[in-house]
Amino acid sequence: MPHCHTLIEELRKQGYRLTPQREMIVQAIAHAGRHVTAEEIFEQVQTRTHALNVATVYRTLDLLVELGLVSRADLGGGKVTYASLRHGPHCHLVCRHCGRVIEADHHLVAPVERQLQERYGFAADLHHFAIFGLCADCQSQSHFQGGTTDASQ
Amino acid sequence: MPHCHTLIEELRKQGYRLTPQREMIVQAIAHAGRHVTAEEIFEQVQTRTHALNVATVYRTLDLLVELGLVSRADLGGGKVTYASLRHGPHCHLVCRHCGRVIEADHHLVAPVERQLQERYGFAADLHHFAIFGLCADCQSQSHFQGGTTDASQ
DNA sequence: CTTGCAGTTGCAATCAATCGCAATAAGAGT
DNA sequence: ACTCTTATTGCGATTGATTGCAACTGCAAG
Repeated sequence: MPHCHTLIEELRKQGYRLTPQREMIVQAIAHAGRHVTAEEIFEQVQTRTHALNVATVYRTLDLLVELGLVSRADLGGGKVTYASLRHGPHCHLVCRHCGRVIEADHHLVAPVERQLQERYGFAADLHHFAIFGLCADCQSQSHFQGGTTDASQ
Repeated sequence: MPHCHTLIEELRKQGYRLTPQREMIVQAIAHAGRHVTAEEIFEQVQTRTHALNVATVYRTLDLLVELGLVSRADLGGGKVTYASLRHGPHCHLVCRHCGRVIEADHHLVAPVERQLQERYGFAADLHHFAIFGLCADCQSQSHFQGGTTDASQ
């Protein structure tokens, strides 16, 4: 596991401690496939040790997200998903009607990222995120467009 | 309240029933300022009647969102916010470090909206949403950039 | 090796949101 | 008006996630 060490190094560089719990959580995310829920990480680590509490998983994930080492995305499925930044940037189009998720090309949003930095000095984390809306199928079925439709009276 | 009736009309047109609960919830959102939480709507309606359950508020909001009459956005504050579409389109830049929220110009994302429709047939609801990242202040303070920074080992 | 302390953890309580199910009532038909 | 159907509500239980606090521990300094 090559870049676990990178993450761990970074943690320590920032003055945070390296605890066995954190180490295992970091490894679990790094190993994981595309993206995982906090619960999955918890279960995965528990197969190795029971010296771990769910709250610690959430707190560690919060920390990693805040440090920019891990990305968080709410795809609307009731559980938030986390991904190591090693997983290529990706963007999910989530249909608010049928729940379908389409993977969109990330560089669609690259210009936005640039402009947010230029105009607001804001470094947007668009590495892994969700956009809600209506998929093609549901648009034709539904009478409603919603979204940017002007709801003037 | 002019456009409450619009929403209510739409509901009925879609075959949904008009219950007093729904009517009051719809009015509460329409009246509300910029954006409100489900809890705020619940409390607001409760000043008028106690014949209302929180679950109903959530269910009604879900319905309104799915129909595209109301927009939902998670600004990361632990509570999801809802807004009538009458509130102009807006986009929140949420700092993952200090939690500050910057209102960004909506037409920054308009091109993305167009392209998602063209290339994926996806009608993105970017009327009211959040982008997470690091604000200017926190970028200079933190050693981490995160986000699109390439986390190569 | 020992000490000290701030950063961490576990636990239990809590919060926001959702769900299953029985009771209720909106709206269409008569 | 009355009835019937079924969408909708209320309630209680449950889930995902967070928090306050006391106990613990990584780790740097002595």
